Amino acid sequence: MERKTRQRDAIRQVFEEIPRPLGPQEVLDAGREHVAGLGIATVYRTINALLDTGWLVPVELPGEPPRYERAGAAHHHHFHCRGCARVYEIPGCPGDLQELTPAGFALEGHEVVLYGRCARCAAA
Amino acid sequence: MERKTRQRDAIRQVFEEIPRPLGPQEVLDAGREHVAGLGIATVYRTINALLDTGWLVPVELPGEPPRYERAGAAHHHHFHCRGCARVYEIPGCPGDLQELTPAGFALEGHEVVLYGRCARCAAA
DNA sequence: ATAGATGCAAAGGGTTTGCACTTGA
DNA sequence: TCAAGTGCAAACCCTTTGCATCTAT
Repeated sequence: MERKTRQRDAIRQVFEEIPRPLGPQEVLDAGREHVAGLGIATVYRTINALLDTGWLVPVELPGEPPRYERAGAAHHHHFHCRGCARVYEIPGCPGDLQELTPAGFALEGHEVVLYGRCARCAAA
Repeated sequence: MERKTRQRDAIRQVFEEIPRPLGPQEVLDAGREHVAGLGIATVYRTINALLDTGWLVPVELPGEPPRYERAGAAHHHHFHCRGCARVYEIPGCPGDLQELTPAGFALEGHEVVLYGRCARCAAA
């Protein structure tokens, strides 16, 4: 990430404009509104570079290709809507997961994903 | 799944012999000890057929290709060891996830994955 | 000027599919 | 017998990489 380029500006801007975890193709589509000829390889390379610098973090949901979101948010989990496939952030955390851990196992982290219908899809 | 074949018997047997979620390649390796010329395409086709019949269920962990296990176990979650990469079943469940769900959202299911070191890797 | 960055196209890795051959009923 | 099932190889999809060209500094 030594140079500032139109492509990288566009990709960073996409993550700042859209406040939910995005996949590479979504980044490409949105990024092309800023830089017409943007290529998918540049999106992948830039995402990986932004992960290295810590500006992005991966959001990996079971059975889904990875999405990415801006780093810096507090500990949170995600709600995956079965209607529109969008992913929403959830502020809370169940806690108390230590008691689920088998004896002798060292718990270092956890992931919680909720599934269902978001407000819009539940109403429809 | 109309016919009983050596290949299908071998694949079902693998899942009965090894009591943890398995990926297609693991099934192929273990299955070849029963049927020498077993092909990966047959493994995939049979896994998909066993999913359709409900004999298998997918175990999808964030950032991992899907594994499969025999259906019928009670509701449970998984512990993913960062040392040996094995996946262990955890009997408990945090519950109380409804209160994490945003207003208006309909909660239908959830997934919990714990990360850390299994007993053997924690001791090493 | 020149090394870093880009875009294209080819290469990789994992999964699915087409097709001729095999085999269970 | 003969359609379902199998194995091989090709096709696919997503991601990474090689390379010639472009561009920020």
